[in-house]
Amino acid sequence: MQSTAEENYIKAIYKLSGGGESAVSTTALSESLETKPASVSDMLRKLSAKDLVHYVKYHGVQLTDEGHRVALKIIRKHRLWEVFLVQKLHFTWDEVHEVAEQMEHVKSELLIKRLDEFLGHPRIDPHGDPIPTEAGELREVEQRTLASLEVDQQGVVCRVKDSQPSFLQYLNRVGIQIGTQLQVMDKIPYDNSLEISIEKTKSVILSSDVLEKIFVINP
Amino acid sequence: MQSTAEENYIKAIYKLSGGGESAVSTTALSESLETKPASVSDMLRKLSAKDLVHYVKYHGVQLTDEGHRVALKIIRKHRLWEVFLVQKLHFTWDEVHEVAEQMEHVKSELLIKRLDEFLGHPRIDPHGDPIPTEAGELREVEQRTLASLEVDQQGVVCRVKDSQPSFLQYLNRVGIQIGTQLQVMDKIPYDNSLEISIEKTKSVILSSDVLEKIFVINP
DNA sequence: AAATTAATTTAGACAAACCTAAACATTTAT
DNA sequence: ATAAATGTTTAGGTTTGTCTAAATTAATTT
Ligand SMILES: [Mn+2]
Ligand SMILES: [Mn+2]
Ligand SMILES: [Mn+2]
Ligand SMILES: [Mn+2]
Repeated sequence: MQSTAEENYIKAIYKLSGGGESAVSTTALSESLETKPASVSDMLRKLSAKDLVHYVKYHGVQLTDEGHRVALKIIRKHRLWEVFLVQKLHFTWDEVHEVAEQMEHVKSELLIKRLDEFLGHPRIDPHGDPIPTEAGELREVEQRTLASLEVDQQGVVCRVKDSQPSFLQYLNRVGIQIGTQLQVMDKIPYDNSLEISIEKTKSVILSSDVLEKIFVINP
Repeated sequence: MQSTAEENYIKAIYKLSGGGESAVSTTALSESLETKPASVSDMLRKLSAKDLVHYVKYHGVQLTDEGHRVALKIIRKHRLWEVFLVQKLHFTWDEVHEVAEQMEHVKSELLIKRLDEFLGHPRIDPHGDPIPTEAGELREVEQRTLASLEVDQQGVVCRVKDSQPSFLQYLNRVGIQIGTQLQVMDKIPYDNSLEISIEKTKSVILSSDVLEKIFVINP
């Protein structure tokens, strides 16, 4: 059984490695977890002793198969709680992250099984992120970033890749949520920003930073 | 803001003092929390420094007004989560305690407000214990223990005063739950046990230990 | 290839929450 | 009133997870 701190490290390693693809550096982890690199080194030694990570000093960490399983379990819990908060308790998508960050650490197999049933086995969370199955499978949907669309192409928002309240509140303000219909009206070559029409009514200019964080389907 | 450990101490002090009536001893707390008396002394000094308890060395602790408020908040959260688990996730009353013990520590005012609304502002939890209001009021209902009934008197179960799964599972087995109609058929003077008829169908003999833990109304 | 810079780890501390063993206070029995 | 028994606190440790400062390794420049 892992502690809350260990679980947060495992989840951070999972996310920074892009789902287990690449190795993750100590500094990247320390920034993501808001701790000092020295603390990260300590914890990596500990997770390595528990066989949850492959850790080669000075060369970064990767999750073991067991670590990967643990990561997906925590992410499953996090995203199921987010769905609960939005669908049942009427939280907005910018309010859920901090609370789910706590609830994901509650230990009870039965709880998650029943929560999943209660919610009707949702496949995505309020930010469009896929919910790993009970068996630990992650069903990724093919999708592309808004930045990759050409002028005149359309898309429907299916996912946003940043859960910071400030970012989500910005999207609220411009009128973008999951399911919103978008169309690229113009490209500003100077900084790669795009003029985007929202639901064919109003239009805004989005920076390339923002464009990279919004995913669309059916382009 | 209190840590999980501090919250568990405050709740234990509340319960052992009978809602703030009497002072609580170090040993009583150490038994209830399954820690050593020495650890309790440490924590009491700490809670005292935070003005959550009145602590006089060698003479026990009591909650301050602030400590009392904190205790009721935690109990409110615990009981609301228990209602959620039973009513929405179909847990049985013997399965909820351990999970609620974790959920009660999740920090979010909004969460509790919305949970309360979602559940329709319940007044009692699955064990018949009253749920403190948002304002911190505890509405106790007049009730008496099953042990206090005379032969031939009737009552309806409204509360059970022990959340141990083993006790609740015992009640499941004999067919007692909240709302069950009982009648005292006979008294065994030797050990003060009673023969109790359940829903006018079957009948069982309950020990005085058990009788003290079951509350009834409308006698 | 050596030197500089950047990233990482190690050493040594600290707070929280627990422990054991020893000292001390209170209560109870003689 | 004194002694024994019981309850409680203090002293000194441990583990977990964090920190700062110093040392070490790797990467980059010259
Ligand atoms: Mn978390
Ligand atoms: Mn999410
Ligand atoms: Mn608890
Ligand atoms: Mn209860």
